Amino acid sequence: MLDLKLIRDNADFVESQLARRNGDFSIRPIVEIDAKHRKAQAEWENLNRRRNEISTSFKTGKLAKEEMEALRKEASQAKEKQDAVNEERVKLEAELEQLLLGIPNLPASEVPDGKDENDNKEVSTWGTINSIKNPRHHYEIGTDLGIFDFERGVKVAESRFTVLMNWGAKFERALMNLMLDTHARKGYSEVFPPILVNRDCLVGTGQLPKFEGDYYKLADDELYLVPTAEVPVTNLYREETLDEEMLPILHCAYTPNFRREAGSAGKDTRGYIRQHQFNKVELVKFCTPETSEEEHEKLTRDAEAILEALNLPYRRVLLCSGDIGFCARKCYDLEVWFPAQGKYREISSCSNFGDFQARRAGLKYRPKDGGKARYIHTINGSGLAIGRALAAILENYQNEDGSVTVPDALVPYMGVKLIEAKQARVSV
RNA sequence: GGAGAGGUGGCUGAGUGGUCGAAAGCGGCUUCCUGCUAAGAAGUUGUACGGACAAAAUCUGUACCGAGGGUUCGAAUCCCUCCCUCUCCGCCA
Repeated sequence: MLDLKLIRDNADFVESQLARRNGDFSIRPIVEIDAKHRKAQAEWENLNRRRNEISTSFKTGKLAKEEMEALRKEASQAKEKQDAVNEERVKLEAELEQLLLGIPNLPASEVPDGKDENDNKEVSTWGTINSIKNPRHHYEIGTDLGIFDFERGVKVAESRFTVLMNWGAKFERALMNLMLDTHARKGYSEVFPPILVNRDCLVGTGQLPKFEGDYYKLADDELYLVPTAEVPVTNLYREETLDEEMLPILHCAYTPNFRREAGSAGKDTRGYIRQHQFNKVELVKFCTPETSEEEHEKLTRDAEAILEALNLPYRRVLLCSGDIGFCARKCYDLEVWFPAQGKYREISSCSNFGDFQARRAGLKYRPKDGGKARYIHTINGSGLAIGRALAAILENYQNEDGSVTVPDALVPYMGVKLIEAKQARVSV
């Protein structure tokens, strides 16, 4: 959520920054309704003051009967008028809130202008792309090795659900542990949050109200399945004022993630790249405005460290103003190399939200010098998407005989160095 | 899920219609006293939003006793709905 004062006082600036994004975001209605709302509030307060005066004169006592009756009547009428004003005020307030929640964050100045992903800027690349003769797709390799069972995933749930069998299940668990262990060593404290969250959480991190249809919602309870650990972890401190000494707070969290993938019909229909349910380790930071820039860079490096540990070629991309997420002021995507597709695919998204989420979620901190509470800055990034990491490993570590070499960093977690084509079973 | 109890300031806890932004204690802050420490004395002590001021300090208005609604000239206090916590019962990994 943007600062209403900023919108009120610098409407032109805000509008010009929003224009860099993809989409049409007008703040003029907000400015208008804000003015009306403040007028209504002033009127309501004046009426209220009069009512307070009247009731005070009652408690001081010693009023003639007629006088009391007259005042009682006046107060009743004031109340009626006040109720009418208030009805309008509440309506305006709700309208203002809804409009405000629908306005995205302003892109940071260093974010390049652009329309879509074609205008994103490659910042760096890492690793060497091995030349593989006739590279096979991860889903072909995985199916042959008995790692993925796509058909039974559909039988048990529906399309875009996959069963991980045997080494697949173990691979997923090994990746999760490698990631969490690595991040823990860098100072991230591990969290295992609820996977169902209430509506306030989704509003707090910016998924709602704008993207209502994108998430799974329970029929009988006001609860949603988390689309990312970002939601429960960021909301851990919702409506709290933390001491500056506590910052920065670094958390890492594994959760399954659930997304309806509305609007991506036909995209990545084959394979394990786009699922309704997928595993992910997420990194979340809470810090002061002064350090958020630096913490964002460090967090991105921490996500990259996993790709480097797995020796997967990747590149870092700075998203342009048209491709950046709703809440983000700046975002790096990490893209891993998929040999069979012959291109880089997103495996992590590391965003700096500034105080945008903090305003929605009421995340504040009290400065050391004891001044007024200020909004925290939030940062998060995938570290990494586990399913896509598995898919990338299968493709990048495939051998001609159909076996897959286990990346060195995963050997301690897997217990084997090679997934052999013939005996695709977890040996205990 | 059923029955009962309860949700008050940073914390403990009083308050059953006006004198309550709210007693008292603890904690915090300031000052004084004491050779240091310990102890003691006095004072002070919430948040949010709006207005005044060029701005800060400050002054001022309004709201806030779990949330929302109602009764009343007036609600922490009475009524209704919801949420949460605790105890007992039931169920359960």
